[in-house]
Amino acid sequence: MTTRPLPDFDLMRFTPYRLAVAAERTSEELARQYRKRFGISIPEWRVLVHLARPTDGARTVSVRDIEARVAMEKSKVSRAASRLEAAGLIAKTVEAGDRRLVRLALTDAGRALMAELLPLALAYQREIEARLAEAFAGLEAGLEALLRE
Amino acid sequence: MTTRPLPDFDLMRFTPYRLAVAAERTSEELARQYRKRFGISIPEWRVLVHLARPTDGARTVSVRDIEARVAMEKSKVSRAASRLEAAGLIAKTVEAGDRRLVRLALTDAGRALMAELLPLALAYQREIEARLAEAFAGLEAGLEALLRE
DNA sequence: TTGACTTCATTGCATATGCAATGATTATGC
DNA sequence: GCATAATCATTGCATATGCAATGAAGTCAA
Repeated sequence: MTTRPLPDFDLMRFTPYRLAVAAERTSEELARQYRKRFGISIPEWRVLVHLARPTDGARTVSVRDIEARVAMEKSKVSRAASRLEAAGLIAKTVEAGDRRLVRLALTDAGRALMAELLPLALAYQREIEARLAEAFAGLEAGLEALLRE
Repeated sequence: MTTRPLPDFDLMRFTPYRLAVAAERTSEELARQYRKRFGISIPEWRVLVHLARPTDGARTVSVRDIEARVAMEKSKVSRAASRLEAAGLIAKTVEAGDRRLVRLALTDAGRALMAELLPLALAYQREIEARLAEAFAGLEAGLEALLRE
């Protein structure tokens, strides 16, 4: 029962923790705008953003497809898509060739919303880059190394 | 109703998104070990880590205190602390000087657990640093710039 | 063709979360 | 000294989440 000294561990220097805090801060700052002004959550935003990219090859755009590209559980994608459909921002149709697949696509209202949202995101990205200045390239390289594998 | 072209936006290049994915991957990799082997969640782990640092000045170690340092909502801290108390890993006592405050402290069992957990975390940190090699310094500088303010 | 296996998307369920409200205690102004 | 305001921790409640299970559709081999 003697009080063995514990290893000295500083959470503030722990990379996973630092990443989590940085991610939360940056995401939340923008997400607050989405939420308050458009009623859009982060999962919903990710789905919308993916659908807003026309240049992407074959464009199956199924739930499975988005799950793979957007790093979200498929149930999360499915529920986000349902909410977006209920809001009239996307349309879900059964794929003709393979009736297991659900084809997701922006509605006109969805495109109109993205025409407002995307400039906000682009501006925020530029703001981050400006705030980090020279440090941005290093962050990018580090993230690249972390995400690549 | 003409299809206006949307701004070209690549989620994969969006810093908040990259941070979120990187944070999720690194945290989850370690959290899986906590969970499977010790039944500890990330919020619980953060509380434990904070309590495991003896060198920290006045050491009030209230829920409020942890909330501020560990970047978690106070309800999250409160619930994590309750679970840890139920598991016998920490003790909660009312602060004598200010009876609104709850003083949190590791029990002997809690210290014993941390003696196992902390080396895992330290090893993981070293693994990340090795994996990133020269890119690590850049990542650190970038995170520093993001988190400082 | 049939039957076992795989792939997709959704849903059920238990748990986790954020936020506001509450209760308890202490600080402050008059 | 007393009423009001501020601080701290917990809890209620609605919603979100992860994971497993389900159901529907397609593939493959014999």
